Amino acid sequence: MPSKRTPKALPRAYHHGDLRSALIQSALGLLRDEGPEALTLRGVARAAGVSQAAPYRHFKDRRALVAAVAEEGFRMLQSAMLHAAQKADGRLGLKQVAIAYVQFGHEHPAEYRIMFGPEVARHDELPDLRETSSAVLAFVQVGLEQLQAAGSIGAGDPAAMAATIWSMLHGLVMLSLDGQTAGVGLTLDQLVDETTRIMMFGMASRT
Amino acid sequence: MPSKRTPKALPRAYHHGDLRSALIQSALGLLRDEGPEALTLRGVARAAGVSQAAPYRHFKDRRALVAAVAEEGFRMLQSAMLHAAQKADGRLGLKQVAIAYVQFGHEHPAEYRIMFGPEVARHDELPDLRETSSAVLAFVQVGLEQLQAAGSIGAGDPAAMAATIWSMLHGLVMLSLDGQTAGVGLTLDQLVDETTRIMMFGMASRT
DNA sequence: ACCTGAACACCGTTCAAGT
DNA sequence: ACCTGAACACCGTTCAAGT
Repeated sequence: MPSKRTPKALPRAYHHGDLRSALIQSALGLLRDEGPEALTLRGVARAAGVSQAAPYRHFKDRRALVAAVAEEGFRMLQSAMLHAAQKADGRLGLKQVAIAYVQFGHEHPAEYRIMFGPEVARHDELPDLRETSSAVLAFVQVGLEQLQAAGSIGAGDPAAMAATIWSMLHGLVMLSLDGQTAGVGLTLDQLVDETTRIMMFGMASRT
Repeated sequence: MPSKRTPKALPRAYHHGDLRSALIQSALGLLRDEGPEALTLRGVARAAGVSQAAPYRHFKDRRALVAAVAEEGFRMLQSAMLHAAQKADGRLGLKQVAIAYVQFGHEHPAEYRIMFGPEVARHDELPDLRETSSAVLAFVQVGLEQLQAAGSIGAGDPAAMAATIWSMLHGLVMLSLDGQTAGVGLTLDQLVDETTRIMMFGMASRT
């Protein structure tokens, strides 16, 4: 008995064992087009053209899919930061990276929220995500050590300084996405500028 | 022009007393005991001992309940900051408030996540929440203006500085809750200390 | 005026069965 | 080996009906 049901957009990866990647791509598309609340296991399966149970061949549960999506986000973020750093040099590096970081959050708001959302917060059981996300901190820290070597900023624990900077950038992205900085009479770029300047002055003064 | 503060709804005696307040209290209890994912409309109704449909007499939808819970959180946060500021004076104020802020996030992690979660992020339609949450920024700004008047920090737009500090504190709470600062060899208190110092130095240097 | 019970559409997850 | 269809328990929301 032949079934005449023809799926509209069956991803070609379907038959080649690439369903895992196809699901992540579908998830990224849903996030971009419909926001964080659209990131459901059934919705992603639907978008990928497979049954609701199919994702369980590739992800232990919904959290595992969300973690994979978050990982992909951290890779994109790191790439954006790296790109910004390569275009700058010396003292300007930190500012350029800061701008790129905040820009990434505003260009991919739903993705960014997933990356730092409660669903993947406890990543004790998600070693891949832990590694990918901690690369952000390491990246900032290396940059700070170069600034220290160049004498642009004072001595001090670079890990602590890196955590400070990351906290600053993360908070700025989240609060501005939430509209909490709307009352301040500055554009986002101006805020990033002001913020980076305060941080640079503060770290320069450390002995 | 008299700004009219419209009271939400006069508490009236229901069968359960004030069911609206009871639901919010139940929600806070669920958050504390079981985390953010336990904040469901049906679960809250169950915890309050009413039917699943009863909350709709008091909240338009789930989002309205979440917003009310977030509002309560911002009131608690502001109270903690105010209390810390009153115990300190002068330059020490900022540090004490910063410690109190971060402490609040770590004592009420699930509540804090709800306050800044995506469900209430777009608060264009939640004027009460908008007002309550923006009070945090105003509080910090007033403190900064006092520091400026005392000459402890340099000139500069206090609103921008306040946004910078709030971003810093918010990012620190979120990243430390997510375990992202675990790699840094410092305790949370030490991180707050380092962070506050950098900010104070940075703002002192502004001319 | 306030609340209940049933209903609907949706979701995460499991499992026997199909290819 | 990989996927499907059905099933279960849960959720948000609506609505007629009860007190």
